[in-house]
Amino acid sequence: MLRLSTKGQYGVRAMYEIARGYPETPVTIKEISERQDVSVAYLEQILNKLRKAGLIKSIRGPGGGYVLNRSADKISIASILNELEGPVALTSCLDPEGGCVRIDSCVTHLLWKALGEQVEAFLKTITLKNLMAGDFYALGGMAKKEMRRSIRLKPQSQP
Amino acid sequence: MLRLSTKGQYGVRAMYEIARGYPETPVTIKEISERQDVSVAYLEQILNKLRKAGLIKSIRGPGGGYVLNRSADKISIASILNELEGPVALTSCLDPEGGCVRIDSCVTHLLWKALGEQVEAFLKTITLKNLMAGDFYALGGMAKKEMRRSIRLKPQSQP
DNA sequence: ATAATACTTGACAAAAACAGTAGGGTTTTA
DNA sequence: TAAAACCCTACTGTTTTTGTCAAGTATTAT
Ligand code: FES
Ligand code: FES
Repeated sequence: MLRLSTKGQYGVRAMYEIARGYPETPVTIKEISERQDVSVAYLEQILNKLRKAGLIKSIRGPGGGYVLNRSADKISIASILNELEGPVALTSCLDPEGGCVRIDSCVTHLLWKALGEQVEAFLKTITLKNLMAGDFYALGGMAKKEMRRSIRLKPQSQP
Repeated sequence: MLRLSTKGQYGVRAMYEIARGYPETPVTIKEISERQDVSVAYLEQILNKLRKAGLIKSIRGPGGGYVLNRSADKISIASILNELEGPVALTSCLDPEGGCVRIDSCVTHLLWKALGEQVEAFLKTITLKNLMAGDFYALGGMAKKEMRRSIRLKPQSQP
């Protein structure tokens, strides 16, 4: 349950590649495509959304590509997924627009709300910088004991 | 993003109704249908799965209905959703069966894994009893400050 | 017995969401 | 002015979701 769409997954991985070039080198779609194994056409759609959202900016023409619009520690995973998949809303009743008539008598509404908020809090604490550094811990969501435990990712060689 | 399917949502609400009858009164599909506004035929599918999973048992014939198979404080929301939507797996790479070739070099894999585990931990701590009592707090997932804050649901009158 | 109640099962179908392609642009630089 | 690179919209095939339908089987009350 709770599958993330490929747009969201690819989006985060694409942002990671762009972050690696920051602030020196614009990263082209082609490069991202090759490194992350996602088609150029599909990436175009994804990066378009992220650009319009102000997370990245594009530089056209030869030597161009994509660059982060602000530093990697100011871009959370939540902000990326929000653009590509919309806000966390475990039920349609929780959609920003979608009202529900049963909402006041519903026994589960606050449960889904609480869970959604927790997920959001988790994703907000993790930035591209955390992702690149390889250690991320959930300030918003984990118990104190867990907070001190960081998870180390395999370092990836720069090509 | 991260929408729960209606099967999962209805399933929890149905279990709540069955829990209300426990241990005295078997609850019929028709009653659940009326109280939770879900079609009888659809509920049949849902309750069938939950029965096969051993969460509830059925009593056939007049006066019959569904009954919890163990007490409400021993049935977590996680166990219900697990039957109806499968295990939490934010990506196909995290599916119990689905292997991924990129898994060792993937920069996001551990991120999705961590988030999934957190969601699972949250749902495991909340039982039908918590849901009925109206106060649930996330032992597994929340910071200490949050843990003390319980969320009170509107009491629902027994018909 | 038998009628009424209630669960059981499998097939099926409409609708929505997803995943991705295709093909035509425009802008910038060398 | 050609090549590199981004920009934009439409479209399509597939899968998942969200149910319905129809024909059972088991149990109880009378
Ligand atoms: S059914 Fe809409 S809030 Fe629960
Ligand atoms: S793509 Fe499969 S683990 Fe990341």
